[in-house]
Amino acid sequence: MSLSSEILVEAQGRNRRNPEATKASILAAARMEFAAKGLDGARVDQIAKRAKANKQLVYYYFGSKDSLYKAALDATYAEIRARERELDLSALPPRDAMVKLIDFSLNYLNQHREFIRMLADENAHGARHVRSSDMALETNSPLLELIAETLERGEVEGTFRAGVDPLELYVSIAGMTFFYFANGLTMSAIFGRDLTRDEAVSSYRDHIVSLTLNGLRP
Amino acid sequence: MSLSSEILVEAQGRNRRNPEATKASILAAARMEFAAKGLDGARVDQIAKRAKANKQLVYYYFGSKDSLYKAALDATYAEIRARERELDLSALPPRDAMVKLIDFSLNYLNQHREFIRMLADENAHGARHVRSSDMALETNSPLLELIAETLERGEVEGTFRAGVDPLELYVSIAGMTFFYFANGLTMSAIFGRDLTRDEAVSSYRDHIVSLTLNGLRP
Amino acid sequence: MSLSSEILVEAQGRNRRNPEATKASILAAARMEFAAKGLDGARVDQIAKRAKANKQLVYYYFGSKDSLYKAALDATYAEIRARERELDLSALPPRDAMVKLIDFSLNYLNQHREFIRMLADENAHGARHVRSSDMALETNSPLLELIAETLERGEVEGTFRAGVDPLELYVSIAGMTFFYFANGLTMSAIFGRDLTRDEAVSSYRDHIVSLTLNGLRP
Amino acid sequence: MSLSSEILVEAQGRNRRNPEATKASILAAARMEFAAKGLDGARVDQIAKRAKANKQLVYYYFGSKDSLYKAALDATYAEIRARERELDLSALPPRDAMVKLIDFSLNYLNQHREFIRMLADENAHGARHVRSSDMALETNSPLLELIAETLERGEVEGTFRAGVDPLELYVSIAGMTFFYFANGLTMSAIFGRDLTRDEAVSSYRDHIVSLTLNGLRP
DNA sequence: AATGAATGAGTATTCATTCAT
DNA sequence: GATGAATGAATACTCATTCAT
Repeated sequence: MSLSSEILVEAQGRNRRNPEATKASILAAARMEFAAKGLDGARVDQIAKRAKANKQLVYYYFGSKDSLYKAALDATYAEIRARERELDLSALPPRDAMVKLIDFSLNYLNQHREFIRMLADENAHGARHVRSSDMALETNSPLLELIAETLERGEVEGTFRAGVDPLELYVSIAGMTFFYFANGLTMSAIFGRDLTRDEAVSSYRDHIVSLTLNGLRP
Repeated sequence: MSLSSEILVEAQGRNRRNPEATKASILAAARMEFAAKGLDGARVDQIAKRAKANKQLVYYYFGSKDSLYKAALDATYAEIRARERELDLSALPPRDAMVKLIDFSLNYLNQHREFIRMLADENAHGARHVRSSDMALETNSPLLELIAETLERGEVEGTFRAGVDPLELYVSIAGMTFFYFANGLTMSAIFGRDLTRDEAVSSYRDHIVSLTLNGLRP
Repeated sequence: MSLSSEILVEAQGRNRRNPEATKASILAAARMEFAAKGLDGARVDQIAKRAKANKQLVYYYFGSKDSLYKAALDATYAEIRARERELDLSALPPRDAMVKLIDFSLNYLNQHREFIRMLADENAHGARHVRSSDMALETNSPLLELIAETLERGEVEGTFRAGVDPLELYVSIAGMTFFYFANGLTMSAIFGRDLTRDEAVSSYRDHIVSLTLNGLRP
Repeated sequence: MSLSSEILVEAQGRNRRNPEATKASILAAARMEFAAKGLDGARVDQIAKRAKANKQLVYYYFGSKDSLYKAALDATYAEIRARERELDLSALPPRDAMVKLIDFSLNYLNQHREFIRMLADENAHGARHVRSSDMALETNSPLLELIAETLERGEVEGTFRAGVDPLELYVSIAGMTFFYFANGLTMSAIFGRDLTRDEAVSSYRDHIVSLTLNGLRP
């Protein structure tokens, strides 16, 4: 049996007597379940079923629902950090770099709604898990560094004004993008305007790009 | 006085044989419990205890946990809408008006964390309750109108550029302020910088004010 | 206000400050509710609502759910006994009298399904209420006497054989008629033949009439 | 040995880690509880205790109280059908065959009061469970067929008259026997004559045998 | 006589977790 | 490493009944 078919087998059902695949399968199922229903709403039973595994295996590998949640959170953070690390802005002029940063944030959240849900859920629980997660704490977001560098380059170049705090800018951008998707359903309902359509997202992207670039002008 | 303490006052000494007080007391207790633990995490038992009422009374007056949640959500929305309606920007020049809007948003969320929690929780549940709430749907946010008017006045005056969509600006401001408090704990942990201190809030306030005002320049 | 319009008022809503009407209204509602759902399934709340009365009034007038049930049972028995007393078989030849008895039983049960339900329910509870009901115990069924007389007349006349026990015959007739309506739904489902249609009832009537008359021949 | 005692044996000493025994034990306990108190009156707690099992196991194996009730009903039907299938009337002359049928019905109901209770209860609930039970619907009662054959043989032989509908005769016999035991307590109380004594049953048996045989004469 | 408010004890059901194999 | 069986503690919700006016 070739390697590729083994992968196929893993991807399909689950390979019996293949601990790593089993564990990975449970983690993947957990991430889906937690993202869909939050820590409180998620059911261990459901996670086991999704993973085509036994419920007891969940405990065997992860100890408790809470630990599993932390593992799922870690994996989610690891993933976005990996994507962030792929960002290479060094060759771009400051304004283009800033646009790329905004686009990255917007697109990632647009495509990874489960990250939004987990972030919101984690905050609802007072950041309890993040605070005890080496992954989240030690693996710093490269984004903050990228913003700092870009701001500095722009300031030197005269494109951006001085005195802008990178973390505060990071929070602003994250807030503008996060809130859009996090509260999209509520706002669509309240304002009677569908914000989930692609054109709406695209228009909003233009809005925050120009607001930010203008906002940073000296 | 923050909302939480207002709620507390209502929730305390309850008069027996005073149906309105009882109902108000249960609602107040529910708002606290839902704000603290979300829909899934909240316990009807706990709400009854907080309200110094009998558990059955909760059902007598509100029918079900879900209906109670909707009532709590409605009350929360009613309250912020009432505050929003008190905002009078007509006498202010456009830039000052915009600052006041931002300050209102920031301060309200800073003092009413329970609103943040309920908003996040409601989104986690797919805006299910908001969609069936006449209160949330029919009582439109005056903020959107205020932003539209201010933008228009600023445009006429030459302070603000044209073509800014009021709803998109509303979302940006709401996002920047909401995210700061919603994710404050997580970000403080991750970035090792306490964002909950008053000075940090004040600094962030200056940041979004200047970002927005500059961002709206023609 | 004329008497007739008062009756109308009573029949419609319920006359406030009219204790007898109120009590009658509650009893009527109770009979409907108990007949529909049995002692266990009936809800005091529902009875009060049906009677357009207050729940507390139910207790004021009847003391407890159980006492109310007994009152409803008594009323039900009183009603059928009254109908039975109206039966006059003296002028009929024995065979015709027997047919009339069978028809009475069949028709009464067909038209008063609530009697069937209450009888079945009471048996399910081990005849607990009947045993303590003066009404049920003291007001003997005239039917037994009528059967005895008819049997005797038939025996003298030579139409019926001797030695038939009136009570046993009463039980047979009651059983054949009761079971038909009591288990009609179950049997219709199991045998795939609708026994609730009028023609089916009519055909069954002919069957038990001829079975009984033939069965009593010398 | 009556069914009740058979059930009791099963329900007693339960082997741990013996799923089939556990499930059987719960079902046996459920049959007793439902037969004694009906669907509404039965308590899941009590069933678990009777089965010496954990309450959650009831749900683990049967899903809900209603499903458990259906399972109990199915088991009850399966049992009587099995007994019915054991009846072999082919060697008997028509009249003897008919007597055997009547005796079977009377004896089975006399010894399996729980069947009476479940049948009555199911009718009280509008045959809801029977209608969705494959067991009850598909496993036809062999009794109907036996009656039809016996009637036919008797007709050929000249013992029975023609034109008797087998289902109607089935209903009559079932009614006469069922009602006797179902309403025995009530009637004993009302008529002041103990119908539960063996001699009373025996006398009633003779009555319905002669009523039926005579009733079927040509 | 009439009513709304309040309560305690239950009732089906759920869920994370552990046991035994 | 893997699995089905078993459990205790909750959890939302119900219901007959009583209290206060």
